[in-house]
Amino acid sequence: MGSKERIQRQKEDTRKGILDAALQIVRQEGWNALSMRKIADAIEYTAPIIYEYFPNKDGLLIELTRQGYTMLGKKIKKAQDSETEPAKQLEAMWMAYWEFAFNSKEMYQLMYGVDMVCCELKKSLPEAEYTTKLFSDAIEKLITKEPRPEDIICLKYYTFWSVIHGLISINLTQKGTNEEINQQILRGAIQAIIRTIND
Amino acid sequence: MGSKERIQRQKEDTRKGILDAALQIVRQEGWNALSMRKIADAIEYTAPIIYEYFPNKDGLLIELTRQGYTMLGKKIKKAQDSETEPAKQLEAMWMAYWEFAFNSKEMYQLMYGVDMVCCELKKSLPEAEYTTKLFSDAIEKLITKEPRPEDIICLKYYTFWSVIHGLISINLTQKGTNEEINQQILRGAIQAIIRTIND
DNA sequence: TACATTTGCTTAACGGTGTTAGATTATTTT
DNA sequence: AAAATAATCTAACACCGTTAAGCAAATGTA
Repeated sequence: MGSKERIQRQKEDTRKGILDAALQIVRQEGWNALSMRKIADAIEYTAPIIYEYFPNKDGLLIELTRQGYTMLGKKIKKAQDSETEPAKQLEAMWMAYWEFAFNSKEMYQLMYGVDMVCCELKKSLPEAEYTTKLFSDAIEKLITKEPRPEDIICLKYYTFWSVIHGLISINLTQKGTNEEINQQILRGAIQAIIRTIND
Repeated sequence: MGSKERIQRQKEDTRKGILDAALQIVRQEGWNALSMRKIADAIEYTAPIIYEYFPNKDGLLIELTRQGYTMLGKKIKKAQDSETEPAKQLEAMWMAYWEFAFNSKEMYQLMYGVDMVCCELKKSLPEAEYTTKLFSDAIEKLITKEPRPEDIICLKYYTFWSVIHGLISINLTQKGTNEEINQQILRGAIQAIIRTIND
């Protein structure tokens, strides 16, 4: 009897259902409104069931974080593939990062701890490193000096990240920011950093 | 009988005691550990007493936020006064901002929503605008073109803020960041923005 | 088929949270 | 001393994350 597989599939469905329900609640009512009981309600179970799929709430959030990094990684890869010239590639990639932050605002908050209490010990998720690697490689391509020094890549990467993450954070917490200024800062900073990458 | 004043003074003392206790708890155990009952314990009262001084927990946090902005404003003013040359002034001010974030990590988290759930509707605190004005004025002094365009001041201010706040946020959430790289990015960015302020 | 075992799920509970209402005690006013 | 007011506490409500116990249906075994 192949009911083992069917049950396995059902289990994976409810696991996915839990994550989806959580995300939907957060999107509709914000992170403060997310509770185990509310998730259980949404999937038409009672709260303890969730503990059969995740060790605890933090575990659930870590799984969501992982999904977020995977999504982000795909978006950035896609942006890279949309251009051929290295400088244009890098710009497109950071613009994709920017867009992800606003299209998936709640995910970004979870992943980068903007305006939320987030789970402990989510450092060094392998899914997060993929994005870092994409950016590092793109920066490396723009360095002319040989051998390309690792510390310059790192420095430039963190510089990019700081500006863009800072601008995103400010926009996500403070409201009433100007979209035109955002674009000016974003594009201006990206081009400025690219321009000075070989100094 | 002047006991009215004495009672008034006592009330202000316990009010201050509540805020101090809250801050101490947060510094020792983090934002997650802060509860009304724990504050009450610290000041040797019971929880409902706090509601005679603050409308609710959010109100208490808003008051702490206000204190934070006042402290930050003072630090930045002091940094400004420590230099005479405008460019040096501006650099010193942002360095003071940077130092405040790490010396008063918990305050900074509260004020700018880094890695915490913060109170609603804390936008547009007058105490926060003082800092903004200090920076804006300092930037204005560096613009040579007349009349100095308001939108350039704004653009430069947000550019500064984005890099520095971004770098701080990354450091406060992700651990294991390199202090040397921080300083390079920080000083590099400040000087780069100052240098291009008249382009 | 009858019994035993496992599985899926729920109810009930524990200790915690912010917050409010009511009772109680202490202080001041008359 | 009695009445009125202020200061403070106890108890409760509804919620939270989490765990243990129990029930009922499905499954395995004789």
